[in-house]
Amino acid sequence: MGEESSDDKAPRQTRKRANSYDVARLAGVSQSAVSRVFQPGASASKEMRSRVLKAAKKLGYRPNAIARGLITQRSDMVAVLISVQTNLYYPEVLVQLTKRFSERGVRVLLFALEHEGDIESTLEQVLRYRVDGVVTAAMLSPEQLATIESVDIPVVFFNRTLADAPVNSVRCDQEEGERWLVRQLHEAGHRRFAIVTGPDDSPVSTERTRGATRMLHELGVRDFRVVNGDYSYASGRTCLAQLMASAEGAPDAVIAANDAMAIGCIDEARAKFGLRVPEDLSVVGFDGIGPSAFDAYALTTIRQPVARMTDATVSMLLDRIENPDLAPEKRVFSGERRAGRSARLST
Amino acid sequence: MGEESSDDKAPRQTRKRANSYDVARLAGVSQSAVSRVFQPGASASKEMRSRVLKAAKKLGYRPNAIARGLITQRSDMVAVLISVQTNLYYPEVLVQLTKRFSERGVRVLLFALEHEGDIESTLEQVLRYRVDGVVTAAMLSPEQLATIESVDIPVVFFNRTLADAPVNSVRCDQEEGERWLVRQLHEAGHRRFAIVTGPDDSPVSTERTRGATRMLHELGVRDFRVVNGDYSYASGRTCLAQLMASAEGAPDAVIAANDAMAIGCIDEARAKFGLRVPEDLSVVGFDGIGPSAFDAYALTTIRQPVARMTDATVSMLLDRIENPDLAPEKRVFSGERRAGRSARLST
DNA sequence: CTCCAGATTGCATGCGGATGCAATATTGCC
DNA sequence: GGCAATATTGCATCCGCATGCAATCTGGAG
Repeated sequence: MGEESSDDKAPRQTRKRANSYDVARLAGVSQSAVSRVFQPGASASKEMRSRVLKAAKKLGYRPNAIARGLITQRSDMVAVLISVQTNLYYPEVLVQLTKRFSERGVRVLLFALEHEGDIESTLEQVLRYRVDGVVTAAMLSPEQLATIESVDIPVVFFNRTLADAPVNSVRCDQEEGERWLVRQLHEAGHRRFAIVTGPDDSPVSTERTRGATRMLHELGVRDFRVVNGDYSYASGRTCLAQLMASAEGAPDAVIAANDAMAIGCIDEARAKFGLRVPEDLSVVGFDGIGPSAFDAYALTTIRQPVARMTDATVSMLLDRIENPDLAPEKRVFSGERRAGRSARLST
Repeated sequence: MGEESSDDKAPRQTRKRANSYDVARLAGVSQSAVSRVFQPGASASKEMRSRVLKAAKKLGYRPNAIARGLITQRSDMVAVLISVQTNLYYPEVLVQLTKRFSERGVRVLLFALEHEGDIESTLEQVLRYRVDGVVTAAMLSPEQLATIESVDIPVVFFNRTLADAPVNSVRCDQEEGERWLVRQLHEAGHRRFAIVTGPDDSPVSTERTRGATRMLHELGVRDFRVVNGDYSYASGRTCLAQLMASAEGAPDAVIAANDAMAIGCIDEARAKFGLRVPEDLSVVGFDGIGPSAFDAYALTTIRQPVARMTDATVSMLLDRIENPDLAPEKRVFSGERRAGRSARLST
C-alpha cells in the first residue's frame, strides 16, 4: 500500500524516512552491519563501513535514537527541572548545563514547573520518557524523590538538598556567604540591620536568611528586622519602603536574599528617601547576577560559582548513571566574595 | 529468571521496570487491554480499566514513551535551539516556551549552540531523536533548514527568519520599533545621533540598526555615527567611550541595539564623562529586559511581547505538526513602546 | 600449502506498545 | 425472548535497532 500514490499531486520528497534495512539493502549488506557501522566500538571492515556510509548518505539515513534507546535501555536524555519563580540568574545555569551535557553526548529534556502541583504530573512525564537521570533546581518532597529513585534513576539537586537524606546535591554555600557579608558590615560599624528575605518556600532563601541571622546573633546583634520579599526587584523596593516607614527608624544596613531585591532596595532608598548608598545605607545582595555589576549599583555580593557548579552537577549525574552504586554525595562550593560600592566595608 | 534472586544481598527494589505485559498478567487481561487503558480515546470497560489501573499502580507501571513513540511515529518532543550569545532576555522566552508546550502535552528537548560550527552536529542529534518539530532561536542556513524539512519536520524561527524563503517565523518588528524611537528622539530636538550595534552576525541587530538608519535618513539626518558592540553591558560602556573620544564630539542621542548596551552607555556617560541622562544625553534601548525598568535607568525602549510571541510560536508549530500541509506563515508583532526617563521625548 | 586465532558478517530475536481485524460480550428494541 | 447494533477484548504484527551466537573470512605462522 502506498506504492500507487504516484498519482498524487506533488511528488513529495522521501515520504518515509530510511531505516537501517533500507540502507542495508542498498549497500548489499545485512541490517546488523549497518547498525554496527553506526556504533562506536563495533567491528566492521573498512570496505563495509564505506559502502554503508555511502548508502546511508544517499538515503539521508540517521539512526533512530528512540529505537536505539528502547533496546539499549538508555535514552541518553536527562531531565532538568526548573521552577519558574527562579532568579534572574538561573537562565545562565540552564544554558551551561545543556552545553556540558551535550559535550558528553547527553540530551536535555527541559521541564518548567510553575506551581508545586505541577510536580506530580511533570514527574510522571519524566518517568515515562525513561530519562537516564534527573537534575532538579526545584524542590522535591521525599516521596517524590523516592518515586524517582525507586526505578533507579539518579537525581542531583541543584542548589538545594533534602535535609538528613542521602541525596546527591551541588550547591553554593549560602550560609558561609551571608556570614561573610554580615561580618564585614558589622566590622565596618553597622548596627541597625535589616534582612529582606525571599519567598518562604525557597530553600535558598531560607539558608541565606539563616546564615545572616546566626551571624548577627554571634556578633551580639539581637535587634534587627526581617521583612519578606519574593526575590523580585519590585519586592525589594516595597520592602525598603516598609522598613523606612516603621517606627523603629531607618536601618543602616540591608541584607537582601538576592541581588534583584538588593537593587530594588537601593533604588527605593535613593529615589524615595533621598538616601545615599553606601554613605547613609549599605546594601548587600547575593548571586552576582549581571546587573549587580552595573555601575549604578556595584553591589557587594556573593557570586555563585556557576561554572564549577554546573560542571560538578553534570559529572556527578553522569558518574551515577554509569555506576548506580556510587554513594550519594553533597558538594558545596564557596561563593566568590565581591566587595562592591553598595556597602561601607572596613577594608 | 530473577525469581531466584532472593538470595541476593539487599532486597533491591523492583530491579526491572514493569511493562505492559507484566501489568496484563497481574490484571488477567491482554497486553492490548493495558495499552488501551492508557490511551485517551480507546475502548475499555469500566471494569477492566479499574483492574488494569490497580495492577499498574501495584507494579509502579508507567507507559514507556520511548516505545510508544517508536510505534506511533510521534515522539511528542520538539527541539528548541538557542544560541548562547543571546540576550539576557532569552531565558524568559525559554521558560515560557517550555511551559506552553508542556500544557499541550509536548516535551522540550533543549539544545544550546555556542559556535556556529555546533549547528551541524546539533542538527544531527535533533534528527536522530525524531522530534516532531523544531523552534530555533539561532540562525540556520538554507541548507540546514532544508535538511530538517526534507524529513517533514516543521520548523519555526523565533525572532529571525530566512529572507525570501517560505518559512514559518514569529518575531518582533524590530524596524518599526526603532523607527518609533528615532522619530521620538528627532521630534524632541536631538540631532547628533549615534547608533550602537550588536554583533554582526545577529540578524536582530541588523534589523534594528537598519530600522534606525532608515528612519534617520528619512528624517534628513545624514550625519550620524555607528559603533559596533556585542550586546553586552561592557561593550555598551566601551562604545560610549569611543563616541566621546572621537573628534566629532559628543552625540546627544544614542540608539543602542539592546537594553544591556543602553545601560552600559548610560553608566559610562555618567561615571566617566559626568553627563546627565537625559539632560545632556538621551539613550534608548530595545527588549525591555528587567533591568531596563530599574529606577537608575528607566530606559526608553521597546518591550518585546514575549508572551504573545511564545504563544504564537507554540501554536504555529503544533498546528503544523498536526497538519503538515499548512502554508508557511510569518507572524510579526509590534513591540510595546515604553517611554522611560533615559531620553528626552517631545510628548 | 595447511591450520588456527582473530576479525567480519549475518541470523534471529527482543525492547515495550499500538492497532487493524476478528471473536465475543452487551445492550437495546420490537 | 430473539436478533441486530454496538461495545469490548484478544491476537498477531510491526516500529527500528542492538546484540549473542554461529558461520565465514582473513592473515600469519610453521
